[in-house]
This record gives sequence, C-alpha cells and structure tokens, in this order.
Amino acid sequence: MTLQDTPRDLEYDVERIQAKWLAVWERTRPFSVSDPADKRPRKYVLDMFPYPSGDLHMGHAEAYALGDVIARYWRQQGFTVLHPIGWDSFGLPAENAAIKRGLDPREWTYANIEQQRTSMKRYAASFDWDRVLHTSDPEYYRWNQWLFLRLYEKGLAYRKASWVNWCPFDQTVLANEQVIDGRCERCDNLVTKKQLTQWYFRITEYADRLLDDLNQLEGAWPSKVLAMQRNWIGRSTGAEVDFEIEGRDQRVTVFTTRPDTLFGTTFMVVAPDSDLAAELAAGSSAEVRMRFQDYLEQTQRSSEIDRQDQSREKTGVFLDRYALNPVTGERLPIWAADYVLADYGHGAVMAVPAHDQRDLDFARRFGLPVRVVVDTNAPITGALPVIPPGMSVEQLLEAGDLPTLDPVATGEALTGDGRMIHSGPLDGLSKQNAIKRIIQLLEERGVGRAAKTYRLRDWLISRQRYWGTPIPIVHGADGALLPVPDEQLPVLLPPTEGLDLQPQGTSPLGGATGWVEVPDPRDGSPARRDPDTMDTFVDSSWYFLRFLDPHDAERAFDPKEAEKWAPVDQYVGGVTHAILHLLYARFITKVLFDLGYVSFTEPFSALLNQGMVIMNGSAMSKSRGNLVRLSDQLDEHGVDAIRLTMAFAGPPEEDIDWADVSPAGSAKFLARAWRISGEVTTAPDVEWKGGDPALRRQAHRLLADLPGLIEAFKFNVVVARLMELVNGIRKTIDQGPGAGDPAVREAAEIVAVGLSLFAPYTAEDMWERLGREGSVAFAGWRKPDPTLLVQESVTCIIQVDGKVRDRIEVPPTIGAPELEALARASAGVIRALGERTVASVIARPPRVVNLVTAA
RNA sequence: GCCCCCGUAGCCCAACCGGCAGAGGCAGCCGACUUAAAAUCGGCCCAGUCUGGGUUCGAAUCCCAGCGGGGGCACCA
Repeated sequence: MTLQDTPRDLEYDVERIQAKWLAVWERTRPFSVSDPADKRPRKYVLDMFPYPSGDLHMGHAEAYALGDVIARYWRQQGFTVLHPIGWDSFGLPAENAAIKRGLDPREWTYANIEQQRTSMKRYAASFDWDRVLHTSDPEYYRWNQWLFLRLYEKGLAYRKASWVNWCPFDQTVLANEQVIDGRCERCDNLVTKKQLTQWYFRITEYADRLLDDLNQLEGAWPSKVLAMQRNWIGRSTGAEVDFEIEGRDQRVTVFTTRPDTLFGTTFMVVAPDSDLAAELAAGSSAEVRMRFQDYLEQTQRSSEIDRQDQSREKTGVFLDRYALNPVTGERLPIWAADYVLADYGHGAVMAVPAHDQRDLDFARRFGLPVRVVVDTNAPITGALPVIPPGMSVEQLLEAGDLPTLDPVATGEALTGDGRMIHSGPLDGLSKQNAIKRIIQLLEERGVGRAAKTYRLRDWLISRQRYWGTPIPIVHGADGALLPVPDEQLPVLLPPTEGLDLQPQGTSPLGGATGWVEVPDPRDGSPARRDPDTMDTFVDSSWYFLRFLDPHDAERAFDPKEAEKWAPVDQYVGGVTHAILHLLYARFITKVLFDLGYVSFTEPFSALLNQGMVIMNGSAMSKSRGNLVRLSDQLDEHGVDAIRLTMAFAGPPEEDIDWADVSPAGSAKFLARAWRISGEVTTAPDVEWKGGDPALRRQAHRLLADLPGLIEAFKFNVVVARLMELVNGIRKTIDQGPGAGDPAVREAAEIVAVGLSLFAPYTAEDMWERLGREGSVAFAGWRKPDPTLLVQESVTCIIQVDGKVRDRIEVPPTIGAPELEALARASAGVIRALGERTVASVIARPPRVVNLVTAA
C-alpha cells in the first residue's frame, strides 16, 4: 500500500496543509461542546479573553498557543474540554479611536473582532466557536447591570464623595491603575486630585477572605501572583487607640502597628485633607486657621510624584490643639502634615519619633520631643551586631561600636526589637509581649482594641465615558436612587448620533437628552438616568460564568452548568492582570457565592502566567523599532512552526526573546516529522509487538512521562522529547530495521498524537498520511506498555568519598549487600582506594554506591 | 526599605525525592549526497552550575550571606 500519491505530497507544503485542514475544521467544528449526555470527565480550560485592539500580536500568539496545549492535552486524556473564547470589547481605546476618526466605537470594535476571529481560526486555537461572547453586546452587558443591582441590594454598591484621580488634559477621572508614577497613562500629564461623587463596590468588606483564601491557591497559582495579591491587599495588624482631644467631645482613633510604643508618643499628626484636620483647625485661633488653609492648599497643589518623593523634607503646621495619651494622660500637640494619608487607617497617627523614621524626621524638623521606650540594645533578639570573640557588650559600647541610643543625634529611628523601658507596666517586656499586654490594658479601659487595616480600597467603578455598561440607576429629583427593575434590563447604550464623545469631565451620556431624561417611576415627575458607565473590569469579573451558558436570555448563567464546569480548572493569561482582574473576579465570585448563585469561592483553581514575547532584550514597540509582526511570522514559517516555537522556547512563565529562538528550526523539525509519516510502509493495523525493542522502549517511555511533563507545564521538555523520538525513528529507518518495522509506525503515530498539542495542522496531516481515520485531536494516548518501561540493566555509579570512580551495569532489582560486594570488587574502586580502608558504605540500589574511607 | 522570581556550554534551555552535570534546539565546524548550491542525512566541538560559607557519605538541587537581572508594594502609621 502506498500512502503518498501525488508529487506534491512529497514535500511538506505548509500552505497546502493549512488550507486543507482549516476548511475541514470550519465544517466539522470539532471543539464545540454541547452534548448534554456526554459522560466523560470534564475540564474547563480558559484563556484570558482579548481586547480587540487591531489584529492579534505575538503576545496573543504565545498565550493562545500555551492555553491550547493544555486544552488539547486534556482532550487526548479523554476529557471533554470546554475551551471558549470571546472579546472584552468595551473600553477606552475604542472610544478614543472613534473620537479620532469620527466613527462609532461599535464599528471600530466589531471590525477588529472580525479580524481577530479570522486570525485565531488560522492560528488553529481549539476554541468552541459556538460560545463566543462580546462584553459590548447588550445580551452580555445586561447581566453586568443585573450583577450591579444584586450588589446594590446587598449594600455592596454605593455612592460616595471622595478624592479621585483626575487628568486635567483628558478631562476625565482615572482609575488607580491608569496612573503611572503620578502621570496619566495616556497623555503623560500630571494627575491631580478632584473630589467627586462616584460609585464604588465594597471590595474592602471581602479583604480578609480575599487574603486568606489565597492560601488555598498555594501551589496552583504562581507564587509571584499570590505575593502580588497579598501586597495589594496589604493587611497590617496592630491596634486602634482612642485619644481624648481637649475641647472636643469625641475621641480620635488612630491605627498603629506598634501599640507597644504608646508610652513613647510625643505628638499626634492628622492628614491635612481629612475632615478631622479641618474641624480641629476650625476650633483654633484665626492665625492657625489661616496657616492651616495655606498648608492645605499647598498640599493639594503638590502632585502625587512630589508627595511620594521620600527625600522630600517633612512639612506640616501646628494646629494648637492637644490630645491626651489614654494611658499617661500626657498632653500631645496635634499637627497636620501630609505624610499622613487621609484615606488610610483613620487619617491620624500617634507619633513615636524614637521608633518610627517618618515621625523622627518630622520631630527633628520641628523640634518636637523624642522619647526612647524600647532599648534595642538589650539582648533580646538577633538584632544586635555580631560581638567579636573576647569582647563584652560593655567594651563595645565604650569603643562606640554599638549604635547609640539617641535617635535625635543619629537621625535613625530605633525600629528593631528590644526591651521596653520608660513604659510603666510594659517595662522589661519584649516587643511581642508588650503588644499583647498593651492591647489588653487598652481593652480593659475601653480606650483601644486589637485591629487590622488594609491597603486595599473600595473599587471605584464609575467612568465618565461612553463605551461601557450604563449604570442601571435613575436619580429622582429629590436625590433618591431608584434601581431599574430587572425586567426593564438592559438599559441600552443610546446611539452615538448627536453625542459629543470628547472627554469633558462629565459623562457623554448626560448629553443624550432623550435617553437620560426619564419619568420618575414613583410619580412620573422628571428624573435622570445615571450617566456613568461601569469600569470594564466589571465585565471581565464574571465572564467565565457566561461562557457556560452564553445564549441564555433568562439569566446571567445557569447554576446547573456552573455546577458542572466551574470553577475554571486552568486559567491562562499574562501577568499584567495579576492584581486587578484576578482580584475583582475573585471578589465577584465570593459575592455570587454569598448570594447562592455558585457553590465555590475561588473562580480559577489553577493559573498559568505566560511571559512576554520580547525582541533583543526589550519589550516590542513601534517606537523602539523592534516590533515583530505575527502575520509576517505566520506567513514566513507557518502557523505550526510559530506555535511550536512558543512552546519550545523555554518555561512558559519566562519571557521569550524572539531573537534567541528559531522558528525556522521548528519548521525544519516539523518537516522532518511529517516526512516520516510518509515513509511508513506498514498498514495501520500492523501488530506492533514484534517491532524494534529499542525504538519501542523510547516511544513508551515518552508516553509514560508525558502526562507529568504537560501537567507541570514543561512543554519545552515535551517538545524536546518528541524531537528525540523523531531522531530515533530516523535512525531506525536509515540505520536499523527500516521503515517497514512495526515500531516505526507505532512511534510515528505517537509523534503525531504528541504533536497534535503543538502543531495541529502537521499532526492532522501526518495522521491522515499514516492511513488513520478521524481527527488526531481526539485519537488519545496509547497506554504505555509496562514491560517496555522496565529496564534490563541500569548503570550504577560507584563513588569513593563522593567522587565517581567506576560504573557497573546491574539489574534494577539488585539488593544493597550484593551491590556493595560488586562495588568493592570493581577495578576503579581498587585503584582509587589504594592503601586506604573503607569506613562506611552508603548503598542506594540500583543507582549509586558510595564508599567512604577512614579519615 | 519590605516581599516574590531567576542566574547551568557562544546562545535558548534539560537534569525526578540531594546520587554519572546534558535531553532537545540555535549558532559553529567536518563529512555524505549533488556538476554545483539549496534541501536532506550523518558526525564533531562546547560548561563543572554567579560568588563565599554551611548541612551531608554525596549539593546545580537544601540552608545562610553576598553579587547580578527581572518584577510587585512603599511617607500605608
């Protein structure tokens, strides 16, 4: 039987193979998942969905190649794999492009989606094309609105006036993530602060759960991402202490991580832009009021950059007001200074200059008292300098080698551990014990308590832009917030005709008169829709659930489907989303859990972060002139070669420098593998048992190792092993039993199935050339034959004092005594040992024996 | 300043629970085939694992301290 027929078949023709199989897949839709009777085990493999800005680029190519390896692997393992794709299609770039070109954002967005869809299909990503969603479709965003209303009902969506980031050039509010080093991410102008009333999601209420549940993900998420999430949430534990204020009824509460230093507090500092500061100043003299007002204005003029500059000298004004230390009754002057932040803790701190660097800097600048209450030279912890032998601590002190105890002189706060002094009931205690004791005391007297505080802030979700989900709230003339009833959803975005999308600091939707003006549902009087749209991170915080039921017109998703598929077994995407997107999705999942819509509390059971594709050591960009176009690469080397290069380049989480890898080499390998499939002369039903044992062993060892390698994301190693096997087949054909050996067919088929994870076109064509029916994508792994995995003999290394002196072939089942005897008798050992005698023997059969000589 | 990764041949990268430092590729060199070149096939060359300590019979692997690179958080009380 001849498998190669036409002359064209003799060469690996990338274009022909791609065109052929692309047409087949378009017809058969092999990766659509819809059979409700399917009883196979399930996997949900999800790639982060793309934002439709232009065509796919190299970064997409890497992410989708790697996600596809995982999806295709589980299919070969006999799982039904849900691997959907959609578009995160609301957002600023569409709006900006629309403004620039005078288009409707819809045109730009959906044209780009079409282009990306075509590219993805060409790229042979094994997506379920029947579940596509776009977040900018009303069928999708109506459920954002539904979700918003559920949060609103629970008190988790609320409005508040607050200082927000404001770009004076773009005339818009910016999210924290859009502020890079104090500048607007888009126009690079300095960002200022503006007080606005905005919608927030109360994510801080979930801070503890968001932090603690990360422990469940240990090992399944990259440790880097876990660390980033922990940093971002930023929980610190300590205590709240209530201070009485002279001339004020209410106490002021401060947060501190060092309540043990309470006796060392010598003044109090409040944030100048806090309500408290304004109130305290108001109760002071006219002169203080003026000085405070000046300072406040100065603070607000200074940019984020200035404020974060740590070399900047401390500034502040004395408010001529006093607080009373709750344990000593001591009078503490109150200052306003911008090194205290209004929105962290309570916007006020108890200053302990001896033991806090910032407080010390401030105290030294303004001549405030400094009192040491922790003797950091006391021998309590390892914080002491190393004491050279023969010298006592006293001698060192005399020699001036120990740090002096006076922070005022040195300018260095004593932040280390030590023994408490000048602290009444705390004297003599260590830091940890002092913290416990003082909290106890404060609680007994009702003037303080253990407390936690967080860096995490509530999630500002309003945007004054057009291209997003309208917030489903109507404002009554009396200020009432009236949620739009579920049955009236979606609140559709009005058409852009007649709207000015140019950012002006208020939402463009406010100008859509016919849309924004609605009757008050209570009495028909004039009312207005909320003109803001939602942050697009809302869209992506639950899309993985919509994929389970993307066409459902009755609800956001079917809880039964969620039960079947969710949470996502494997999530794949860039580390750029390591904080915000993942945090928001985790938050919304917990909310949906609390509301009873899902039965799990974490959305993504495992996470793989792929690195970036860079060029010559730096990120690709037009301005650098090092941009590599994906379409050029695909044209030049073929889809499979590019996909294989992405997998082979190295560990997935590391960056790929395109200058260091060889797509041409990948193409060469694919051609080599493909050619073998045409050389096989045995029929598909040949009995392989009699095939060349060496090749069979190699092939079966690969089968045995493959699951572990893929599941550890060692795709580069799998590709290397496939290359090895192809080399083995080549050798068997050219220098061994020849192409007619059954082992050659067996190994070639294993290569085809293995390659189906990385190079779907080539694998499919090989499978056909091998005379196999059906798609290779579902062929499944052959079971490794255990008899082929057992080695007849292994090489045992024999060491003398840890150095290899000989190696012998032994049966794998050899016992320790026997092995030791062989080792002692080996020529290399006798030579190395010479006159010396063996003191002890470490035998680890069958791999190693170590003979240790007497000293 | 605090925290998280990573440092192995000229380059990209392997090396299981600590046990022969090398699987694979790129580049280079040599050879076969060819009138020649390309393609193809075969072969060869190449490091003692960033540095210094420690643990161990034995360390690329574990621990400590540095150095170099990447990343996150940061006047966060």
